[in-house]
Amino acid sequence: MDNESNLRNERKRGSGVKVVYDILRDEILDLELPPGSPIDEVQLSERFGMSRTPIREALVRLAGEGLIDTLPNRSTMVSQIDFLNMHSYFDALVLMYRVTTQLAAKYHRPEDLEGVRALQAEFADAVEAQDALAMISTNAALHLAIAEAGRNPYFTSLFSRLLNEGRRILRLYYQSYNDRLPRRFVEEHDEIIAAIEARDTELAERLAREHAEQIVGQIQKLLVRGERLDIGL
Amino acid sequence: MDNESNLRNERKRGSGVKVVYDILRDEILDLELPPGSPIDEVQLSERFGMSRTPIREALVRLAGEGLIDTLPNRSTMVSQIDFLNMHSYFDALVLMYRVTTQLAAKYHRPEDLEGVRALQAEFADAVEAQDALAMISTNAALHLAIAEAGRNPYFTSLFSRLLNEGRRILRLYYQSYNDRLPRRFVEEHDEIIAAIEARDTELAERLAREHAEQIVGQIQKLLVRGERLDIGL
DNA sequence: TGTATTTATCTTGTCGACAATAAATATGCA
DNA sequence: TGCATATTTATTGTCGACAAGATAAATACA
Repeated sequence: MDNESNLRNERKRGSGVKVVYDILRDEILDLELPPGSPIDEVQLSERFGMSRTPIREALVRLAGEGLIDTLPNRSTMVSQIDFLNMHSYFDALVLMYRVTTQLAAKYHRPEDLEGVRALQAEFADAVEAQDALAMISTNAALHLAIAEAGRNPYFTSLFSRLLNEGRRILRLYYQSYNDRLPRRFVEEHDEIIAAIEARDTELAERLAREHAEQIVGQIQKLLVRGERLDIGL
Repeated sequence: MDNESNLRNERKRGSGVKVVYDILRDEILDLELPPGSPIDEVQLSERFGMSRTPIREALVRLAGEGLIDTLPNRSTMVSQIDFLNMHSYFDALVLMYRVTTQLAAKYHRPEDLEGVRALQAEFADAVEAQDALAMISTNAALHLAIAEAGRNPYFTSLFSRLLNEGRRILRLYYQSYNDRLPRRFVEEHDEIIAAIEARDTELAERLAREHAEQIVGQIQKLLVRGERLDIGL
């Protein structure tokens, strides 16, 4: 905390909002700020060593992405994860997996695949190390890189939002995530990347769909277990 | 303008940002503020009779939706319409037409259709009156109502963004839009609504796809004509 | 006269303070 | 004691002012 507030005078003009936004966003997605946590403006302004104005602008951005909820004239807090409408989430996630992968097969340039392969290597390492947190974030980064190779900013931005939301959901259960099966994901990624490289849009789409449904099934299993274990719903 | 600034003392606390946001958003989408228009904070604060702080928050929201671009420490202006990557737009638009209509057939409740029908009647009136602007906005409202009946907020919000963007594109050429053919759209809407009511998801999806492709083809024709007429590209 | 450097201006980013609203607390009354 | 009302407190929404960048203008120098 002192680290943050001591940046007071070294900060560049205009960077304040971005710093606050990035840090809060990560803390929300990593569940360091769990859903329902109160967000206090003066407290944040003390913590970051700046006035409430830039804090407020960062909060407006976060609210725009649905990561925090603001009750007018009252408190603002980290938004809840909507377990009741989870199927909407899964529908959207699967469709974005499919369409971004398909477009990547169609529109990617050779140099795009370098970054994708690097992230796939990272993902494989995370699986090998059974590091669930790293798996979640590198998986998201990998698929986002694929989406970017598809060059459709509308799909990419929705997909990015969905993957972030998923980061939050999965982190809820990441303890339970330490089992054997994700090794299959590494192979599936390899197949998907090969299909993209071959510019086989149909195959890429089909593989992405199966991959996404695998993942969704995985999450659903965790959710059911989680509901029985620690959540009421 | 005086009307706006005279609201100074009658305004409710907290409503300032929303007012500015709504007005600016409409002006941008209606091309009253054409792409590239400079956005000056002090000028807006004089116009709306409030300080720069709420203006700024409204601008942050608009920037979050990509309607304005902000150059740090420098000016901010209405964002350009990206004619070069228009195919990304069309891909996303068609897909959202399809998926939201399909989900509406699956998840709608009977009372949802009342609103949909009302909007369809408005659309028919606008076509009858050859009122291009009303056609554009009621068409967007109709399809957004259908999307909401599908109850997937992720798709609905992307679709809403796309329809707004389309409002901006179409208004560029709305003069050229005054011809006979959109009467077909009224019939297509009726068929789509019937398929939704019958909960025939496959038919609804197919009709929505054809409808969307009709519209896209229509826009593309306008664009090509527009490029030859008044834009360079 | 043309270019480099300094000065002025204009717009944004940040600040600290005040006002309004709603919740929490205290008070009055039966 | 129990409930309605008044008061305090906490937190947000808004304001006006100042400072920092960046551009435009003015000046100095070759």
